[in-house]
Amino acid sequence: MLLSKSCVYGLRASLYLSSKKDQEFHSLKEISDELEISFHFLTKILQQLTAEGYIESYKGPNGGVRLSKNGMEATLYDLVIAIDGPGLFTQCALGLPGCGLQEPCPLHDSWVESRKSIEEMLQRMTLNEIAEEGKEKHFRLTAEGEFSWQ
Amino acid sequence: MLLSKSCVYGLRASLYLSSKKDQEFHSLKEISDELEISFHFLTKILQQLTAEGYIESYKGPNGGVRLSKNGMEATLYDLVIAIDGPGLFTQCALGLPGCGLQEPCPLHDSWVESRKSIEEMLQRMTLNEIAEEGKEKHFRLTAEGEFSWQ
DNA sequence: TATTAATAAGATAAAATACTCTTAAAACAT
DNA sequence: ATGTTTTAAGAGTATTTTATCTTATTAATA
Repeated sequence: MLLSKSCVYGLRASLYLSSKKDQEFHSLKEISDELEISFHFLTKILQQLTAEGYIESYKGPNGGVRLSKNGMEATLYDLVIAIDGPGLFTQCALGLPGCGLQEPCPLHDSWVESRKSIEEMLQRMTLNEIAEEGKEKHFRLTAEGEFSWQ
Repeated sequence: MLLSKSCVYGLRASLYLSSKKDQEFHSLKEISDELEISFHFLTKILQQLTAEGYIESYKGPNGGVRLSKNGMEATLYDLVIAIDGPGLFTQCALGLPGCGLQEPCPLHDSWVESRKSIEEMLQRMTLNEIAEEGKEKHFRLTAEGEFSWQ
């Protein structure tokens, strides 16, 4: 798999938040229910994104999480780095430490290309921009697809 | 990571075998030593490739493994499918089962592109063809790079 | 101020992946 | 024939990832 489950959960939750145009806090219970992600597990992942400043949280009744200004301007690439680390974008496809232009593995050149393609996929738009497009195209965020962008 | 460790080990071992132009059997000990892969673990992985018909094995003294005719004409794509399964090439980047053209996730279109790029990387050449190129370009197959194509 | 609803954080458990060890089976060599 | 070298296969261990459970902390509201 390209991204870890943690990472995918983090992206989907962030996209969920971006889909809510209001600036309100949404509880983790709501998010985990809507996206069908384990509540406690999601908690952990969003704590990472909170620590990185992409998400703001508020405790107590009516508390929850929302995207920070930084978060709204962040790309999925930023979130992937925050959760999975930069490995996907820096490492050799065969995991060979010294691999590079001078002494490439058989996949090196092609992988640099493919990797760029993946980077572009994740960097093309900010969460805000994806949310805009989501309103038109009604992007899927759940398995069943019973989710609707506001 | 794109490919599992098992898969990477399997690819490297297959490339190693392809680099030996002779039709001789090479012992797993030799391969695991040269590529610095755990002997027993490599055994398991190559057994899968043997079961799939990409590798031929021979027991007893002077025994070992070599690429079958099928194996020499196989691409890295075939080997990845044999070890990791087809998931990488069929699944949604966000792991959403129903994702497709009609109800795409935010990454769908781009991911179809990136995925194609990865597929092309793995399908571009057969092991035989990579071996040819390897002789010219001395592709790296180890961390240290003290490996040489024959 | 007490209760309640929410996140934060740590400890634990389960599952998947990665790796190791042991024994069996095959086939060559002497 | 016997011993040795090799792959084959199964069981077992370790590590990492994923998931759950429990307790603490925060803040609104009644």
